[in-house]
Amino acid sequence: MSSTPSTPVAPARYNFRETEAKWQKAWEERQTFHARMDKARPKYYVLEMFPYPSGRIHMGHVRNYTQGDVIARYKRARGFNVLHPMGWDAFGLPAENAAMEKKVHPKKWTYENIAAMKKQLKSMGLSLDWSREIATCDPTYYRHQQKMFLDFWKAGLAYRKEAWVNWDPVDNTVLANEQVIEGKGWRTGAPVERRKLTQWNLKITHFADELLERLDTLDRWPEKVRLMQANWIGKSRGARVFWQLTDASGAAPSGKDWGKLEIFTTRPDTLYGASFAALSPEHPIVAELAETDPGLQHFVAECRKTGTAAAEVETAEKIGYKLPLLAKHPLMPGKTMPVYAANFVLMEYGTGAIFGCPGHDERDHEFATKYGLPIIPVVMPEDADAKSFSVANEPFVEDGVIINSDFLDGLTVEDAKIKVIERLEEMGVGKGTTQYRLRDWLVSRQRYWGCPIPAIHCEKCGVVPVPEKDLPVELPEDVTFDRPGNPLDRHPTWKHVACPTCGGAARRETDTFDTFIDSSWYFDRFTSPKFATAPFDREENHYWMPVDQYIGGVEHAILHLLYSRFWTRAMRDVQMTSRDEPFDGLFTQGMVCHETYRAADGSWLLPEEVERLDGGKVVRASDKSPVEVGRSEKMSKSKKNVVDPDQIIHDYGADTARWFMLSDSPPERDLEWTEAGVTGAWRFQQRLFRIASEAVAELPAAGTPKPASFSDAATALRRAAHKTIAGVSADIEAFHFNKAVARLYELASTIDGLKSKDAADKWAKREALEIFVRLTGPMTPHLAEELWQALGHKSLLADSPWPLAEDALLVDDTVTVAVQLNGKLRGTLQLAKDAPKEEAEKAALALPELARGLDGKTPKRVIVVPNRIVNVVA
RNA sequence: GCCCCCGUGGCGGAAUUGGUAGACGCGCCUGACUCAAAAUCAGGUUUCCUCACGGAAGUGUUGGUUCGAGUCCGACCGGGGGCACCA
Repeated sequence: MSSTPSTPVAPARYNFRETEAKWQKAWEERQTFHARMDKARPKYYVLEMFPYPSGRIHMGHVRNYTQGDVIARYKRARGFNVLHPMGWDAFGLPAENAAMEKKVHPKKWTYENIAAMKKQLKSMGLSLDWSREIATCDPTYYRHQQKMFLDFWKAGLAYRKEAWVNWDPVDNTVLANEQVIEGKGWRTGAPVERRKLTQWNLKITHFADELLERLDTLDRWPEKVRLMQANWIGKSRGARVFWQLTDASGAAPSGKDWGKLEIFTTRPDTLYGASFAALSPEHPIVAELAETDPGLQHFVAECRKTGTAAAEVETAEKIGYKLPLLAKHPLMPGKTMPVYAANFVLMEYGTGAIFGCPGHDERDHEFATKYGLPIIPVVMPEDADAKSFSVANEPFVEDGVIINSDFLDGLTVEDAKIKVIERLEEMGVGKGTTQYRLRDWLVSRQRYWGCPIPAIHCEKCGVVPVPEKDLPVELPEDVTFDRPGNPLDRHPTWKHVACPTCGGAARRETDTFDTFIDSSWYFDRFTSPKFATAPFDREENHYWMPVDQYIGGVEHAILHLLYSRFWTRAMRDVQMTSRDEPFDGLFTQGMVCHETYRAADGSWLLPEEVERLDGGKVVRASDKSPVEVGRSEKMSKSKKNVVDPDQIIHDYGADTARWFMLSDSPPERDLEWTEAGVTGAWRFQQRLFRIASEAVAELPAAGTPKPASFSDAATALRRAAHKTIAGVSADIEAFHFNKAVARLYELASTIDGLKSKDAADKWAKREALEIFVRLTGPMTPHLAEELWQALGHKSLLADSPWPLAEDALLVDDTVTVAVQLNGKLRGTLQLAKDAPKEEAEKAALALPELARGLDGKTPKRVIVVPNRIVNVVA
């Protein structure tokens, strides 16, 4: 793609390279996008999820930031004081992997990547306030994070706990529950292992109910994300029930203090159908019994071997080990049942113990069948017969009527739950309770390139906080990556420190924080990024927060978005803010996809390595060998179906890339990147430049007073232009960028189509062109700025207000009304707007097309919807 | 297994939320310009019947509600996503 330098006199072609650089420089020099607090103006905070500095931006970034930039520029034009910052999610494992592979220090690698990506982002012409740039790996950033952690610790929101945790064997670190997907590490895809470790946790479960309830108020969040979070939190109502344990003789187990076994159930209505109790292999009672029972020890070890991968779990047989115990039924005096240790009972959920009701639970049914335990029906369908109803072959898991259950008989499941909980509470053998699936957030990571956890381990004093005056705890830079594992742990001096309490020899915590902590408050930091004495200036933060529009990928629906909601609440609880929620509006954009190409030898090919022949056949460009075209998938390095944004911006310009990103595909859906689509977008930029350049010569000067009257053609153009203002505005507000683009295409054709005959026509053409240019400002800012200047304006378009639609031009005086016969279209009618029903009916019945269809029959009924349709029923 | 979303031309997608289905773009076809091609411009493009005028069918399948259904309801088929031994 060649471009000739443009001349002001007769610009044949739009020279995007020169023009884009020119306006980027102009915006930067004038600090056009620097945000300053101004309480007299309404603020608007637009934020796109900040990138990990991998080294190069990818098309997903281009799409994400283009969308955010449209909103930011649009809101600016609408008079909002816009904050639109950018920064770097700079801690993380790829830096350590690079250190191991390429012998570069993670810090150096990260900052070099940041510089490279910043340059790329700048070439996109985004309206970002770069003066607020932050990097989470900067000690001036993470020191505040350490301070907040200490505050949370003091407030009881951070604690250490020994537990079975998920260990990623590839990254050599533990992972939070949210970071294990189908039993595999979210980054590495390696099956996680179970390890028992003492780790730092943040008490997200403290806010479980609040995090769930407040989802309802996030009405500018996608329903889908709210649903996913609700499912993740997983609230269920039920009861805790206490079962007296005895040994086989009925006596209390000798010398043991297990008095009663606590179980959680969501189906207390089926208590009378209980036929066994089962404990998790990790349950303390099991552990204690195992001490003297080699068989049990063996069983527990076997259970541990089974992985947590989805496939393994699904196929794993339900196995149990009968314990030398009996459990007394809390509601049926004299009834006892066997107690098992069972592999399917999770220690992390509920109390780590269940009662089995095989008649009404698939899993319990399988277990009972295997071990020959009784299967008693206690719920049956409303129309079934209690005497003959059987669940021997299959459990009945639906709603129904309670049977064989003493005082519960005849009740519905719902009523029985209420009544049985009342009874359990009266008798002191149980109580109604709520259980959540959500677990606390495990934040320790056995890695170097992260924020150090500000804690010190002292043999005498235990775990003590690093005194605030010693913050930040900075990462040492002299570390080695010659071996796997945590370089902090093997650093010769860093971890040795005096105990802040007793002054004795102690050692630092060598784990670092999960990097999701870094991104849980960066949006707050952007409100006052240089503030030194606290994470943020309260006044600035209060002015700018919450984020009015957050934009990012749906893959963070749970992880980042839930953590951020938690962190905001934790900050609130330690009186740092009074806010509950960080993100007022959320938009999740779709992925950028591309076809995949495979050579005959099975290797993947880059799109630029293939060639499409005239017949549609696809071959390898180098040797014309056949290429197999695969379906369109998310762009990924592994399948090589990537297009480099740098290349596109170089060949076509940022505006073309932005325009294409916004055209056609609705922003929440996946976008298919095609060469044809890009060239189409590029052609439109050129066409627009041509239309405008040709018109400029004949237009009246900017600011020429409005003529008193217009020709019909001019009025039609004015109507089209003003309707486009209203339409594009509404579309941008609703994130319907593809529709806004379609409207702009239409307006461009209409403008081009008006052959100006008189001065009023020319005035209308200038008006329409100016409107057009202003409406494209948020989407293709460079070209718009260039045309704005060409139209004779001295000010920056970026500083100009959004055009205002004249109401009178938005409504037509005549409307087209469809005429139907029995619901089928027969013709159309031009009627005055808001014409009376009678008139519409009369006109419709006079329509020849209708008379022909009616064929002499008399209409039975005529339905008139004003300004829409007339339906004649015959 | 449970929960959620989506099925519209050759393709990406519109359809004021129950009121003219296919806006706009891509692709394709025809024409203009050109010695020619590219680029550009003009016109056409759901399918079927008809030279045409017109007409019929049509939004995954199927049944229903309604004067009227892409839109609402039921069943089914297909695609995608989330959760998953959660008691």
